[in-house]
Amino acid sequence: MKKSNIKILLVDDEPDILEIVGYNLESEGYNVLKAENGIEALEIAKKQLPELIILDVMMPEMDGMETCEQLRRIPSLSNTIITFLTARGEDYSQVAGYNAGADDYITKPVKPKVLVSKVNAMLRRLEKETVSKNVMNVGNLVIDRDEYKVIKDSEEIILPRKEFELLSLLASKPGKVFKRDDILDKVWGNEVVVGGRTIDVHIRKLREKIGDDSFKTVKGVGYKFVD
Amino acid sequence: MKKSNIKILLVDDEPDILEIVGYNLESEGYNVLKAENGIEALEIAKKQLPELIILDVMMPEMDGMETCEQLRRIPSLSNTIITFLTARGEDYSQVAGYNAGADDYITKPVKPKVLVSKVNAMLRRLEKETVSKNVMNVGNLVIDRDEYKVIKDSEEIILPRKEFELLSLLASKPGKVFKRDDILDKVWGNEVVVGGRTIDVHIRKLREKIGDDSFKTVKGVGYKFVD
DNA sequence: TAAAAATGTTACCTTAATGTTATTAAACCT
DNA sequence: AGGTTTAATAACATTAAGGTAACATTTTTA
Repeated sequence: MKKSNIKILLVDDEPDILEIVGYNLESEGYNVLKAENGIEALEIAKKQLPELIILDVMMPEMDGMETCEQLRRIPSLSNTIITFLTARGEDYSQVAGYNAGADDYITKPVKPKVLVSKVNAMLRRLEKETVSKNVMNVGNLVIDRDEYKVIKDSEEIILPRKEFELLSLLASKPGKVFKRDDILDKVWGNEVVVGGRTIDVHIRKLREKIGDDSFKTVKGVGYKFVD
Repeated sequence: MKKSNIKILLVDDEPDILEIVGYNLESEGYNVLKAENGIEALEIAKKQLPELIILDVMMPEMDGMETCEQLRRIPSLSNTIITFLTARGEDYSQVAGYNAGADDYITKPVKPKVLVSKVNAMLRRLEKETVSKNVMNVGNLVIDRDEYKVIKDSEEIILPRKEFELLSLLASKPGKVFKRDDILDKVWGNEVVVGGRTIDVHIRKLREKIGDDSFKTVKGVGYKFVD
């Protein structure tokens, strides 16, 4: 998974902290969400399903411990990692934090570099799970062969089968020109005979849905996909 | 998993530390293994496949960093959690630790209670993966394979076997499109031949009972479950 | 440059794939 | 055994993917 697809929710009542920590994580490439209190955090977490939540302990309205417990009760967040980040280093507070269901407890002050390393380490395990997926990443497109869908600029596009397979083929080697015969072989199968305009029509539909510039015609030969 | 089945490998060149930390973890119920240097640690780790390894940084023969990197190269240990436990709290050392592939970095001194809490928290995630294999939690559904029942919005739904297995399969990877052939293989078994409308009828029943939106048809391919 | 070849475009139609319902056969209890 | 639930199928309805025809446009080449 690309880091920009990983959402980290930062919860702290001090805007300065949100700013500084947020900046460091964003620099590392993460997608950072922010909340200023527990209530807000719960709302955002429920909707956005972040991969990691970094919680302050002392906050108005609802403190970090309470927030953590509530978060842990949301089933769809069961895979989310929760860590405290706080100046309260007392033993009992740490133990309480872990008991509230947190995965980690980081005490301030902490150098940005160290924090980022730690966050990277926590999310590393997550990566492993998603590596084995059948996903291609070309240009601004994500082609997901498992889910039969295409994501363009974070918009999901559902393509009919032939269109998907055609795109999938062309995008498998961006820049390479696929001959019309090759395309027929691989997408339609070489027994089936289809009319002369069939490929063109499908290319046209892809151009409509994905973008005109992504598909280039090489006259007399075939088509290619370009970033 | 019972705690006594969870193996923790402690690596430190000071017998005192092994003794003290080991005692605390054993009191908590864990199965504690000990090694006095990196070489020994690698040997034990390879044979015993511990769930968690706690490493000192400064050791004779082979230091903690080197040991960590070597451990990370052993595929059968890819799910093992590795953490440093050391007096060296310097930033660069922590960053180096994470870069060596560690999951955590604990600085001494640390109170036994806190350490035990932390270890518990680290192993909690593991627990989930192995213990709850028979209970899936997707979206607003809980699918209990042991009891053959489904809970939707805290309402219990009893499904017939085929329907349950079909749901179970689709929900095992939300979003993934299962091809009709795959479904036949896994739910009906590939020797049995059933009519062409059988899957559809079962999908229909699931749609009635679980909700129309949860099952999406991908024409020409198969079905998928969505949250 | 004109004719031919290749590709683009649009609207429409066909058909394969799936949805739906009722009915029958098989399995499952007490 | 008798009633109930489940599984499969047949028969028909519905839908949208896929294909085609007809014509427009662009590129090639002779």
